[in-house]
Amino acid sequence: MSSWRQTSGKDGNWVKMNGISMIQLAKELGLSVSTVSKALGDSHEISASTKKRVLELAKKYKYKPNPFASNLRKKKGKQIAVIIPDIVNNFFALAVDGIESVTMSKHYDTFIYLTHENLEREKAVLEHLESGLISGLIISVCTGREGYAHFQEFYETTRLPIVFFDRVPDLLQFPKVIANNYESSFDATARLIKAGSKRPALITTTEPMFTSMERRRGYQDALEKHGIVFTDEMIIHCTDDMALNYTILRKIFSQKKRPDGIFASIEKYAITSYEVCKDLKLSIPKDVKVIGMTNLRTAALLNPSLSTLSQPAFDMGKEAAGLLIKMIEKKSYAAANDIIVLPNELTIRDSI
Amino acid sequence: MSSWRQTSGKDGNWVKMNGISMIQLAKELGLSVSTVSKALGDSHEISASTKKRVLELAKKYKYKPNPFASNLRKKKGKQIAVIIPDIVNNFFALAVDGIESVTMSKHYDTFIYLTHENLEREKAVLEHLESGLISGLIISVCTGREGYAHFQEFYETTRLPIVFFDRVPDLLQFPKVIANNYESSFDATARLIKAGSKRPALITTTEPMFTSMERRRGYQDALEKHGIVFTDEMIIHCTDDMALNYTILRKIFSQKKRPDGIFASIEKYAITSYEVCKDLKLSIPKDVKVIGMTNLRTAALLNPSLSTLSQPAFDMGKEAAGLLIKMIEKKSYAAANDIIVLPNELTIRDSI
DNA sequence: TGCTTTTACGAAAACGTTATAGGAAAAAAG
DNA sequence: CTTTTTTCCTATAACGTTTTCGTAAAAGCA
Repeated sequence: MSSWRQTSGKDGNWVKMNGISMIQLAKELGLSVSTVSKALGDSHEISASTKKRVLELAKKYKYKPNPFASNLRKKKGKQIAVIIPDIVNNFFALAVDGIESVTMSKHYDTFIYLTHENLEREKAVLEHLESGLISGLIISVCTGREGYAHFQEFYETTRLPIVFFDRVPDLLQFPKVIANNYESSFDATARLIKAGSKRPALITTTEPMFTSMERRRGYQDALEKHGIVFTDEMIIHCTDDMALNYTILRKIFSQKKRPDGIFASIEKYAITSYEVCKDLKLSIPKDVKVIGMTNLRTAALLNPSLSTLSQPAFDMGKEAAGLLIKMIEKKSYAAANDIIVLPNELTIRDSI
Repeated sequence: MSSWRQTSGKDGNWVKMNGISMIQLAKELGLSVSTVSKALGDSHEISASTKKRVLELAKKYKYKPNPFASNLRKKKGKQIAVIIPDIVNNFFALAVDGIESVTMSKHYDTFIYLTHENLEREKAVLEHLESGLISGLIISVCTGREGYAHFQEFYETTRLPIVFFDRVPDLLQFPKVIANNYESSFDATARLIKAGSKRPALITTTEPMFTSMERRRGYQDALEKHGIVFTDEMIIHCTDDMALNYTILRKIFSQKKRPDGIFASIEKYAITSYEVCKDLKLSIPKDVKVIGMTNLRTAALLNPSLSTLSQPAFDMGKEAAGLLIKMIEKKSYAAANDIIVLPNELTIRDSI
């Protein structure tokens, strides 16, 4: 019997049926659909011999259960979503890699959505996912610290497990996977100072984020610990606009009383710092010492090689996915308020 | 009426129903389910006033159609899959970015699967997707030029539209999105020669791939065009193992008769080349001129800044997704054998 | 033997949509 | 004033599963 049939569409083109269904299996086996279903589900209600018969025919026909039918009936599926601001960024790429390594092994499917730091888009994705397409959500929020209401709302209406990572909403009670930003920023800043920087600057975003605030806190505390008086202009606010950042940094580093150290708390700011120093003929590390918060694989090959504070991106993804799946499968409800903290790694190279 | 109900699970925990269903909408409106369904589908069979009533109540209750029910009934959905070898790679990250920009705007959901150059994994993903979870597939195959049978098989059993990009199976008749690898490799090699390289080497993979072969063809033809006799040892085969690559390259560049130019046809090989040259104290570009096939954003900041042949990754993703969705929506069946070719971009910097 | 329990299966009802067929009323045509 | 068409809606049957409930046969037990 062919598995082809004609569609009812006006175009009348031919469409192949998606494999074989349980119904056809049952028919051929002379069994009822429910028996086949239970056999495939390895139910105790079914005898070993019948199970064997069913499994064999299923294998022969490469039977695959229709996920839509199954999800509809069970009211849940093995699909999760990952929402991140950006994928063209080593940190998030590594995180996705980590997530996928877990979902793949646990036989989950992973949707990906990029917000590009656009709050409206983030909200739109969340609203879209309220349809019930997924069984869990991993998210790193976009910049800004207002708009957290949509997460609460999403949770209220769907009751789905959510795990935040890296960019987490500090004000919300959800499971989170983060790096030890405060401690490691403290250490990085201390290293800058020990290397001879008298006025290390912090480059951070204009947009307030919990992670940035933590890094800033570590930075400021390190200054204080080492007897350096902090002044507001030691913090340089950069944006999402690379060209603008260049202008901002160039202006600051053209001043007489320019910083002699940089702790770039965001990946791309380290790059721009390098560009500016290169163009202003400021020597790194003699004139300016630099540590960049980055996961760039080419850090060692920059001129000079960049000292980095790198995040355990892959592991953060792994942990987040592991936690999420645990929550989905209710192995541990206790995990619901977990906060997993992983250490950043400081690698000192020639830029300091 | 509350939308809470108790599950039948032994744990007896509470589960929120996923929003409101069409049935409840219909009940409250005093209409039949089919009328509501058609109204939401903006069918001509429904009067404007009824449509308005339905839409309003749907909006009030934030009604979202259950995708599983809908997909099950319609036998298709708005989900597609992207299968790539790696995401921690600027090229693929950019491509995914491009794909997502299209799927997002067309309201498709995007699954992501990473093969890590593992053929078995690629096959497993494809087999998994035969369940009918998706309506279309975008893929960049993993290394090796045998195993293309699973693509054919996938297509035979599912009849789903597939678009290949970058790493395409040259032997298979499918729509593809590729870069002008032959022409641009020819140009890049020519530039190396014009810059003074007498024996430019090509660094390529051990694994045979169509893209690499094209690049190699361009390289060899450029040599011939400029009267340089090609010998086998001018092609350096590197692997997936970075440490091993270092050893291989170091050995070759330690020889007396070492190459005085490099066309690194794979992103990471350019990096390793830099490392080796640095360690062997070979000056770039004086001793060795380098052009790397890469999308690295830090290329300009390497020491010296790296001349690159970069792929239009984002646009390739965009084109692939656009083509796929066109095929899914049958706007154009003619596209089925399309091959879209986008130009690589040659950027000359200090490494040459 | 008669009774209860277990085993192994089937019938049927969901799950929430969409598509088909049909039909009553209203409008248009004659 | 018929007859035909159009408009707008409903009933019902899928789609392919899972789950609940029911029941015949087999097994256990006295």
